[in-house]
Amino acid sequence: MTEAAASARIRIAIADDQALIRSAVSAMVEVHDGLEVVAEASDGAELLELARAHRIDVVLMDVRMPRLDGIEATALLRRDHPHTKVLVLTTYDLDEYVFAAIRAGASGFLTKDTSSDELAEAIRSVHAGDAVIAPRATASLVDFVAAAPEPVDAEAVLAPFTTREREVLGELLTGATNEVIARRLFMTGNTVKTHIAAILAKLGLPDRVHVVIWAFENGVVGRIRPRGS
Amino acid sequence: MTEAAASARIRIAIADDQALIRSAVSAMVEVHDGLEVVAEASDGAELLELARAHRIDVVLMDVRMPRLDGIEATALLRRDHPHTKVLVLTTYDLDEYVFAAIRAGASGFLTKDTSSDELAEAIRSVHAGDAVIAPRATASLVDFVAAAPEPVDAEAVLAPFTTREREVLGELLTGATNEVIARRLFMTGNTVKTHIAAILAKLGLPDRVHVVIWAFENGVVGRIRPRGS
DNA sequence: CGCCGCCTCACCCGATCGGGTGAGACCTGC
DNA sequence: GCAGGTCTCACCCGATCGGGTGAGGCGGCG
Repeated sequence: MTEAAASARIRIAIADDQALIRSAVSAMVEVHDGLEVVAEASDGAELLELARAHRIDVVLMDVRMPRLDGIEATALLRRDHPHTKVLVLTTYDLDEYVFAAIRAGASGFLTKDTSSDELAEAIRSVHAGDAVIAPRATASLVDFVAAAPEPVDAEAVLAPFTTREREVLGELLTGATNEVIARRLFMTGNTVKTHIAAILAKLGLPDRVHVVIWAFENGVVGRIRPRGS
Repeated sequence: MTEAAASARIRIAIADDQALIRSAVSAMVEVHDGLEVVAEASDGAELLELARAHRIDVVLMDVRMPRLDGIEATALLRRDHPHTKVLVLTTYDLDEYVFAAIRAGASGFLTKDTSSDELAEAIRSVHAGDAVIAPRATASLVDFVAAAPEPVDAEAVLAPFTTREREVLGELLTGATNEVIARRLFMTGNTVKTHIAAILAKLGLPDRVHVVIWAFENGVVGRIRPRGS
């Protein structure tokens, strides 16, 4: 955990609309070796400007800011500077913000009452490509993951089907009618019917609607590519 | 952060097949006020037995164990003792284990090189209903959440539909034919057709297959209850 | 070589679906 | 009371779908 001194110093920017918070956070960071505050912004728009001028490794981002809030600023920043990591600091550790922040590209999510040492450690983790989330918020993520549908390996589910049947299935899942599938796969409508009959038989389903439902519920959709598209 | 001494002591169990690890972890834990190791198990099966005899607040669980591994033990334990939290300790911080552990019901996931203080803090967080994940593994969770499809509020998508149309839609999404929908909703096939025609018109879609696809892609499925089921 | 699985296509048939039109009953709000 | 929306049902029609049967060509495998 002393690798920080060995590598180059981590360049940090702080974005918060309250000057008092900025200086407090800055002071918390600066006492640590290897951490250097190179820019301070009072809102998201200002931060984006500064990001163009400085090379920034990690941004300590407030959520509530005028003009451009922390979430949107994170999304824009990460789009233009993928190398720059974002660690969101908030007074509210509300679930909604966690998900929005992560979706925007944040790697960290902590409350502002985090200790100086923990903050420094979090900055190093984030800079190393890892992620740090406050325990309260992590619980939300855990619930989300636990509730997420179990991933299914498409290859196992698709095993019984022949090559051509998979292609027909792929078209079928786009909502194409037999005629459309025939044209797209260069066969006649009769042949399409034959393949679909085979698919229905293998799945033990009565019609194409059930096939679509089955495909979505078993994660087949998206894993089967409808040629060229 | 000193609330531990105020409330009752946290009762901890350790599950690991290596006696050396057990005693080392036990020693790390026992030095902290408010933490008490009340049971040690050398595999998952033994832990489950002990869990029936003791009231356990938090289990420090190894993944690799004979007879019953940490993941399955977590699932079984959490099923029978929902109050007992599980903090998984692993030498490998592999992504697969994180997801499996969380799915099994774990609230924490740390590597065994975690410091005594951090472990104690993690135990208190987990016991308080929060969650603690090692930064390396948290990065996997963050990627997962960022890649997950954006949640859609069903009410907004369903806004244009009347009550009866929603019910027909709900049945339609189960794969029911018009005749079946008619029987289930106590109307004639003709009426079902009328409602479906309205649905297709409002969505601008050509047939029921596209409706099913639309429903899955917009998160309508599961949020619309097909009456009674 | 012959068998077998896969892909291709054809024809027939009944069931289902979607489109169009019209209409009666009910309730709500102007 | 009357207009408008909703729910209900009816009839007709053409398109599509699914089931069944048969069959020819092609490639691999014993």
